[in-house]
Amino acid sequence: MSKMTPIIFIVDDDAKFRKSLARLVKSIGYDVEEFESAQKFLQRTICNGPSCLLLDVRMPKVTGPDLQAELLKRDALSPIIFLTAHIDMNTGIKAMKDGAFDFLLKPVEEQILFKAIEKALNKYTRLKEKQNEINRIKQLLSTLTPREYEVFRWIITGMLNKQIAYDINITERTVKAHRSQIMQKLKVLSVAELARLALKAGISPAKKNPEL
Amino acid sequence: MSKMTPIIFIVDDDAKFRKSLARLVKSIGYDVEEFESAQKFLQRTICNGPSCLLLDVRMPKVTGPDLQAELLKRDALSPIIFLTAHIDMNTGIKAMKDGAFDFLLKPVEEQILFKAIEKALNKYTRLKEKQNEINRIKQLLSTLTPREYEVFRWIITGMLNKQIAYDINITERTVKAHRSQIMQKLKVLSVAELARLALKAGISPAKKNPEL
DNA sequence: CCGCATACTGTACTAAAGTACAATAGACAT
DNA sequence: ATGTCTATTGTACTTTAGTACAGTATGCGG
Repeated sequence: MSKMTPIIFIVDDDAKFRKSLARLVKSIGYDVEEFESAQKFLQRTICNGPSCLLLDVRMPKVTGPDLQAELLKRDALSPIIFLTAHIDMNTGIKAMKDGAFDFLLKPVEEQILFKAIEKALNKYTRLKEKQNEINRIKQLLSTLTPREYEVFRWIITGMLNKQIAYDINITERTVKAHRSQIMQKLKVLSVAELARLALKAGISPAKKNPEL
Repeated sequence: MSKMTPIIFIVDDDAKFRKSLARLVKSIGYDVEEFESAQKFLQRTICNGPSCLLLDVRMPKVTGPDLQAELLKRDALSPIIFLTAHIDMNTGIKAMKDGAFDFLLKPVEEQILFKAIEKALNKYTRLKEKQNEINRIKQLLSTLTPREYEVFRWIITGMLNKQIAYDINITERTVKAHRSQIMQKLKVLSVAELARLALKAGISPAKKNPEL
């Protein structure tokens, strides 16, 4: 589970190149899946083990960068290594700006490719860990009721129970009740932990209405 | 002060191209400073207003990427837009990996250049704001005594005064004294704010020695 | 020697947070 | 109707944090 064999996805319409590349990549111990088009790749069920993409730029209908854009929308984690036979600087630069992991020229030197794949998989691992942590937190947060979530935001802002009570027009006692629930549901023991958890999930402190 | 005219630095050994580029950039209202070599540019006093670099790749002695590496070491904030007449994919991709803002081909279309400069300056502003915030926090943190800093780390971990006292072998009363100092010096009113401040400055919670 | 910063401690009090017993009321589903 | 979830509130108590008076000791520079 924690140590799956990485899968290298190869998306290229050139069957000859694709198969030769697949053989090469398999030879160094990775699992390989081949796709003759971006569409075919998108049909595949999303994989959540370590993986990266070896992606051709020029393909009929859906191009490499098109697929990149689509995967970006889907929050896919697999790093993309572009492979192209055509020297097209602007495409390469744009791909990198859009978060591609690397952009290599065909024919690619074996060692360079291997190094790129290795680094891409390392990057995947880092991304995945961060993602897991965020998902864990969002899972916890989803158990909060709307009211609890509201109070939660005031708490991580650093407000006192009595201040919160005044602002949302309930008694301090009720705030305490919510607060207690929140700490239990989010499985933290201190406000410091609560604040860290909120920041990891990208939740910023609440602000009072300025128009009062 | 808050609204300075951005300076565009042009570093290129080709005098003709440089001057023509300078004229063009000036024409849209930016201040421009020209440098015939990377060395000359590095001699300039660091500027802290909005700025970006238009940097040639191929230059004698110190190349564009060399300068980029040096500026990275120096934590320079100015985004780098590379300009090159030679199509060299690998150099371009590497530059982007190393954090270049853009990589354009000579001759560059005016509109593309202008857009790139504008976006680069926007990026500068964002970077600068983040930098300012971090500097402000580090400034505050530097006023803590070593002992206070130590206690500070335990506090943002979420530990109780009595726990901290026990761990560092002092009385709870002393922890309170430190704590009070810390809150005052860092100008925060709650542990939640304290935790946020710590995270912004990249300070992670303390951990107990596992070997006990 | 003296002043200052640092580190530490004490007593006694107030304020805030947390908890252990509750209870009430509305919404919504089976 | 009955039960569950949500939101609310109450009383009384304990624990923790913060503060307002302190004071002691050490080290360092002028």
